[in-house]
Amino acid sequence: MTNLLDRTAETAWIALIRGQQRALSSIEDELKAAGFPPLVWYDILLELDRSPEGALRNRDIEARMLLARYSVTRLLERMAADGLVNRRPCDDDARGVIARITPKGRRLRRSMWKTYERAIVRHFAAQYTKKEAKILGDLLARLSNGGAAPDRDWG
Amino acid sequence: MTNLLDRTAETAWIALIRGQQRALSSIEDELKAAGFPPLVWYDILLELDRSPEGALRNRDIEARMLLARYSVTRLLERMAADGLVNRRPCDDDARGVIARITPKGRRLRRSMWKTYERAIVRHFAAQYTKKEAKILGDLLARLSNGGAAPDRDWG
DNA sequence: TATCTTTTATTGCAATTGCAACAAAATAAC
DNA sequence: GTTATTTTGTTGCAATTGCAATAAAAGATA
Repeated sequence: MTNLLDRTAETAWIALIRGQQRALSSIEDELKAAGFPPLVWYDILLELDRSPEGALRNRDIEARMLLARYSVTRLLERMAADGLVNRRPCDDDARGVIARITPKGRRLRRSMWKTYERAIVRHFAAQYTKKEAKILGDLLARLSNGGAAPDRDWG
Repeated sequence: MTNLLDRTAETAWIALIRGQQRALSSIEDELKAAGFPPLVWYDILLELDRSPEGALRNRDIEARMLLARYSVTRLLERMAADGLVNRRPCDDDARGVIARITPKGRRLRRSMWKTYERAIVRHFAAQYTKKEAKILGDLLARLSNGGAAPDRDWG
């Protein structure tokens, strides 16, 4: 059997799972302790904040954040109830729903970032030099690009 | 304000979150598609399988896997209902509960590993050379050791 | 010893998530 | 143009998770 997992890679995989879980849950704890909503709300607000008009279709949020469809529906539902986003039907596609960030939503995002940033430093960035962070980021970026298949030489 | 997050580290953080999420959810999907229970069951079975007598106290599972206490209670409850573990009171501490893996549990773990291993290769290991995997693993291991505080020189 | 605190585990209830079914509109196929 | 397929979004219901309260035993303190 080819393509077996070698020990080095297995160790790296475990380090990835454990390390990420530890860092992320510490960070989420800090946000919660500061009275903020969960990180996924921040991520959605960020995507919206960065987009032209501060608006995106549900399906785009779904695609960018790898969320289940119903999660997007319900997350935006709750965020709308909190006045962080508005939702309106899409002009050129009657199936579509467009979520737009509100001023309150933008304020919350900025406010969360202060805590989030400190927490990232504390639980992640402080472990690395700039050079190391560059290496780490480059290696990890491969997991998001292409996904399942490794880069292949189709020559 | 000192200790601000620089761009390199921020990029690395995002790569960590995205990359891990992508790889892990692909892997979980493969396990589910093969009809297996979620990965956390595997992790518990592995911890038990490796332990002497194939048994651990709830609190040890909790500590090793960074799970909430009630999660451990309920996970083991369901796993026991499936005949994968037994539970019995702890001899020298009447508060304690000891979970022990059953033969069926050991078989399931081995069986899951076949799928899990292939999936790790596909969605993670295939992206890296052995050298790269070593570097990546070493860098990520820092997140699990020590946790919040960076290694400091108290001289 | 009696009392206070910490550790360990469980449980009721509310919130969230996941599954599967559904519906409406857009797109493709014929 | 009509029919089939795909895309997009929602929803009821079941399963899971999280919070907060509870309880019992162990350990610490006086």
